[in-house]
Amino acid sequence: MEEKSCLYHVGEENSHKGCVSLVPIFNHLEDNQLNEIMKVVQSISVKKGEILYHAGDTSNTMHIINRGQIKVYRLSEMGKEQVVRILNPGDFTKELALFKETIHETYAEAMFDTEICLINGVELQNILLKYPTISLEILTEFSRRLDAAEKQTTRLATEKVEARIALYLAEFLDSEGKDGKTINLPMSKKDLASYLGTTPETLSRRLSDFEAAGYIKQKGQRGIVILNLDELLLV
Amino acid sequence: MEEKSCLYHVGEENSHKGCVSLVPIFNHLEDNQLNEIMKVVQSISVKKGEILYHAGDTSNTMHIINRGQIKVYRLSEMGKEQVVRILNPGDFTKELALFKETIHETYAEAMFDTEICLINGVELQNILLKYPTISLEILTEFSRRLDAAEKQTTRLATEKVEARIALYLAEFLDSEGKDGKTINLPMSKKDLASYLGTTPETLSRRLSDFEAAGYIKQKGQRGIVILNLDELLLV
DNA sequence: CGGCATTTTGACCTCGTTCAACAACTGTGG
DNA sequence: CCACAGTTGTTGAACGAGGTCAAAATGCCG
Repeated sequence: MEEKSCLYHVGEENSHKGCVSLVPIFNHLEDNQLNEIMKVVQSISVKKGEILYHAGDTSNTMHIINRGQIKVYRLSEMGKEQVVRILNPGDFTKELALFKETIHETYAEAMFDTEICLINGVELQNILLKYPTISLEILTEFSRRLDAAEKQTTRLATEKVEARIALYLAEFLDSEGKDGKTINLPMSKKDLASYLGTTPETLSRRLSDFEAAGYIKQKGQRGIVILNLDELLLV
Repeated sequence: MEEKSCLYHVGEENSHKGCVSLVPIFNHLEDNQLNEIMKVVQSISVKKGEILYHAGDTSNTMHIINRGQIKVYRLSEMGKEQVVRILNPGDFTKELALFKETIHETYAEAMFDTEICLINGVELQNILLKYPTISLEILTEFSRRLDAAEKQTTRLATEKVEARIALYLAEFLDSEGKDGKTINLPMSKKDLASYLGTTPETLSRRLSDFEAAGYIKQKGQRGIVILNLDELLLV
């Protein structure tokens, strides 16, 4: 076991500026307000594969991704891993346990070398009270996430694996806003299977089926070309 | 089809006072602040079985349950109903689409005659900017809900039906904080099956199994006595 | 190059859905 | 108060989607 202080590299440089100006919840503010916020932001680096926090850890800190990618997952009561979300630059955790410390229910692991900005809960609270519009931004974002989480729940509860995969591909294609039809999966198929509530074996089989049916074409490990989105969504 | 205006009974009485003082997000405020909020709160009644809003409806209104119970559910892309949440007195919807109107992704149906307080999004926004502590309350609540939604997702993805039922019963018992061991289900078994991502048939069978094993005892349609919680959770 | 993780394929088997029939319960009007 | 209809809950039987286990194949990184 390493010392915790060794896990992180605390950057004293001005890399926090990146976070603060980058994040949607802050980037509507005036320069002097941004400066004030930067004063209470701390910046750390985590290397690929390192665990940012464990379930059961206490925390009163909000994490904002500056560069890299974080995988957030839970363990079920039976010990099975379930990928909850992938945090990309600009995303933040909801652990803004504003008043009291809370216990993490999730694990957060860096999928690449990642830079993260931290804001202490108490200081964040002060900022929110001082600049109430930030709260509105965060509320809007939470609202979006809540919808996404509930939608995912509904899919797990009602659609079969085939459909969940198809919907995931369609939605991901859409979110990228790319003109083209090529997807680069943001995680391994193993993790994707977990996110979609199935097994790697089944995911692999269904993708092969889609390919055989001519709906998609797989390129390498993470590349997928969508050939026929309409048919795909009819499953 | 009835006229929409007939669906609701708009109460001009002071029943909003109920909402405002009852709701956790407001009840820490001073009297004069409460009065100010009451001015922008409207109160309606919906009868059992009536639909408060449909998916696809636009809305910029926050609903706060005053009395009664609301069932929030989604329809999957295949048209299957999935119960998302039961709103009890004091609970509120997340449709505080603060700036722009949003489209409901859920349906909300009254399970009993229910009284609801409404706050217009724009007016709510003004209140939040004026009393920033309210935002913190709402953020905390959203944070809780997000955890609950993600936990539910993980269960659907990783636990089998048996375990999901057992965990639901345990958690419900716990949330009631009752000293005793008797549960009164907050919804029909049909709806519970939907919430748990299974069918009424399977739920009925598993409950019978639990009863045969001596873990529970069913009383009437919605009563369940927990006889052996520990064994139940080992499932 | 060699070791390790991910992905794929195959065979099997289980859990849970589906379909169908019936039973119990709730509410409504006569 | 009872008869009837609609809804909800239970039980049985059979099928099938998808999980599990095992093993080979591919790709990745030091």
